[in-house]
Amino acid sequence: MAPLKHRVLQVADCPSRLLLDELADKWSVLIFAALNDGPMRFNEIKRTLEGITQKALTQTLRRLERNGIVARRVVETSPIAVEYSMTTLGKSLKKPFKALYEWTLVNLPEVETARQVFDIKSAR
Amino acid sequence: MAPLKHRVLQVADCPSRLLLDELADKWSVLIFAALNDGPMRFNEIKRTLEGITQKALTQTLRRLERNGIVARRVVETSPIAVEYSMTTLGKSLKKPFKALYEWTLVNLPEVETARQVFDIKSAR
DNA sequence: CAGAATCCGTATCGATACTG
DNA sequence: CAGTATCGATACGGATTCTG
Repeated sequence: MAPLKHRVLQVADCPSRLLLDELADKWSVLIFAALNDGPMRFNEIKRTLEGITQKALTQTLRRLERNGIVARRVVETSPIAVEYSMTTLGKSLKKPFKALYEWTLVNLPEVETARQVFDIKSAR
Repeated sequence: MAPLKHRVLQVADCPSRLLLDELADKWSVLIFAALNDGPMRFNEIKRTLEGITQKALTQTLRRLERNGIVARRVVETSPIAVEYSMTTLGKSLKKPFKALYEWTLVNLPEVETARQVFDIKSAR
């Protein structure tokens, strides 16, 4: 994390923190991962992310769109088609996200061991 | 983000995703930043992170402890003292977190521009 | 000092119904 | 197809009180 001089991070309403909150939540990361392989349509994303409701998908896509991470393009066919894709800004997020994701892949075993130790300790 | 072969990421109950949810939430990142400068006592952290309640602080510290990110050490003085510190595992999170944080520092202006554009569009 | 326990309002979420 | 609108359940956060 940032060194001490970045004490701004410790303020709850720091803009960077608020931004992280909007980008790093559960569904955002999953949508991000899906769209990184290319544009997708609304129901296509919904099928890919089993478990998400259309409400949650709409809300999350709107937020990502508002923050300039994904682009929304309406195709005026009948029935209508809406295609979502990553913006250039969104694509630049790939590297930091990937680093974080790979940390979990590498360290998950150690985390799971820690959990077992903790749970056994707290059981008594 | 991970390439397509990491399709596991798209499953909602993927262990890596669940882990990210536990580590990347609002207060965890702030506590993480605070402890990176050295061990701290309970109320010391509380004072540093203005705005956090005891309840939230306790809950978050417990979760970080359970995941092996922070260590809890009781000093049997009177009154009691409890010191929290980063584990080796926790310290290894610094790099990926920092990368993400620096992305927000660099790209926040562009995000804010995108927000203004979006808000103006949706106003009409 | 470092918490555990409790109460309570609200923000969030899923399910459902409806629409251009 | 791609949403919007609504409603009830509930998970969650904050404030408060109490304790070793």
